[in-house]
Amino acid sequence: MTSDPGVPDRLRRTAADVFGWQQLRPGQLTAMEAVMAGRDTLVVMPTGAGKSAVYQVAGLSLPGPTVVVSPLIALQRDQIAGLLSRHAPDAVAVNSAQSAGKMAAAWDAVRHGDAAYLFLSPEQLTKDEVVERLARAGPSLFVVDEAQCVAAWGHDFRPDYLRLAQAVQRVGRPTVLALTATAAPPVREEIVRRLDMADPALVVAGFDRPNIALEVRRFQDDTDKRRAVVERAATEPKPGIVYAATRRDAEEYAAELAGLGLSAAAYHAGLAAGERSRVHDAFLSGAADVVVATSAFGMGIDKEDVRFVLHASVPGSLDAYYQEIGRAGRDGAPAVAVLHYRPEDSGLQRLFAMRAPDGETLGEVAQQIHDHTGPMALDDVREHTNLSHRRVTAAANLLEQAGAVRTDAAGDVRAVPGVTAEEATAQATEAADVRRRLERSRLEMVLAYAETTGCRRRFLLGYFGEPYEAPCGNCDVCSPTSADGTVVEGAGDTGDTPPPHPSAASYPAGTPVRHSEWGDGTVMSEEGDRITVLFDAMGYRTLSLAAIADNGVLTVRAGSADRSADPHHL
DNA sequence: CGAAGTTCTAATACTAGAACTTCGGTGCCGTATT
Repeated sequence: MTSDPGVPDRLRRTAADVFGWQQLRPGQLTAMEAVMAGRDTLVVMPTGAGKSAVYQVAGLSLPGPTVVVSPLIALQRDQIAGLLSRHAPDAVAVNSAQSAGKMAAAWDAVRHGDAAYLFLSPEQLTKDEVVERLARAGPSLFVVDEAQCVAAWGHDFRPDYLRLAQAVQRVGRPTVLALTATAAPPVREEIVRRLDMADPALVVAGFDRPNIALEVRRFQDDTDKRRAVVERAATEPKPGIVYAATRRDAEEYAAELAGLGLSAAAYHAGLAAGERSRVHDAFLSGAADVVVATSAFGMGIDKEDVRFVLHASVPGSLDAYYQEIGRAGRDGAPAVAVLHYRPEDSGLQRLFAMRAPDGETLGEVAQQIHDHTGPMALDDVREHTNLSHRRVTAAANLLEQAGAVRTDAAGDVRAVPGVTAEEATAQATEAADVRRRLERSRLEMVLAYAETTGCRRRFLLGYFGEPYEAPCGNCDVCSPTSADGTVVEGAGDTGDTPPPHPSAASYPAGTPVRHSEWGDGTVMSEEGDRITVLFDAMGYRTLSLAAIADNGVLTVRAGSADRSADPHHL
């Protein structure tokens, strides 16, 4: 890798001439330079900080088209519309919403070198024809936009996200650029590992959003909680988003708010496409004050002035939570994020966390791949087992992760010699169990956030690997407010909770540790007299420093530092 | 895991409660039908 001193100038010139950007932010330029030098790069930057600019500008200075993997067709559309409004060369999309004619034109443009950018979903990359056409076009840059999807969806919902690394190989191993707004250190690590990124450059902007007031309200009674959510949505300055756990709840809250005379609408995946885009547009234009939504609402919502994000129920992880509340206050003006917490509500998320391929499915897929001597397309596995594409792919991914199956250069799978189908099944089942434990522990972290007696911001930022000195002065713990919204004088210093953080200096975040029972892990954060460790096989666990000191169950591992090493903080 | 809906049962004459069942979130894609 040579570093051409002219590169930054060239990038700046392209940014100015083609896109009209007179300035590039330091993080943008750092990431572009890394990409230009052929280095895989992971960029973690808030929405609105110009992540897309990284590939838009760098992609123009590299030979071949830039491939952009994007999770939603609507996002692909938005990105292309954004590019067309500049002087950028052509951008095309390949997806099921395109007519045959448009698809043919898109591929023609790629073949003739007229398309600088090509947008598609991970599912498209499972098709040989698509991969072959791309390989012939010789892309230099492979972008994974909304890269948190790799970790969040790859395991079950959209398993083709875990097969992107193979696709990268098959199209000629271009430089990989992963972009996301929200990713805790373990998620970053998983993105890097799953995309098979080599010695990646890491560009991480700060996570803190100081203008968002953080608040948690705890309830025992469901009726009380519902009343509180409605009241809050009705009284807070608009516009705002209410996140509900189910479609039904979304509809009910929306109806109730509309009944109070508010301009409120429900949004979830069960609505007709037309209704969804109508609600989406109404929210962006300001015609709708409140959208009550399931987790379907969010990606692609680029709105500056959202004043509140209420959660009517607990989300499944703090990653999801931070992503959702991050839609508030992008203009920098005060905004609030209120989690309405009722312990029973976590049952639904607990159920979702338990979803992983079962032993029977794994056995069936393992057997099928085993009985077939030689490579086999996943489509054939699907036909022989009568399982869905999704389940077959998820099972194959687990088998591969367990080292029992391998994918070859043609994208086909085959059994690893010397591993029986029974062993393969057992290993993959164990991998699925590890997965379930991790998902479950991520939910436990949400509950720990809801129940913490320390500064909320400190807790959240700690989860995202960013040390923070409490108090923040803008959460319900640091500056409690009474029901009518006035600050309760002195309430922050009273009560029986000790000062938030005595030293946990022997276990700073990033310390590799070993537990006598739970195996290897890494310290994620410390809070007061406790530390949180992410164990490779067990997920997140919070340990009391006093207990560790007493019985010596936790030791610091030597060597391999580490994940906190030198992220490029901006 | 928990809530809501359904069916059953007991003790009374219309209903209360127990016991059982069902359902719940994210989006690609391609194929069959108007």
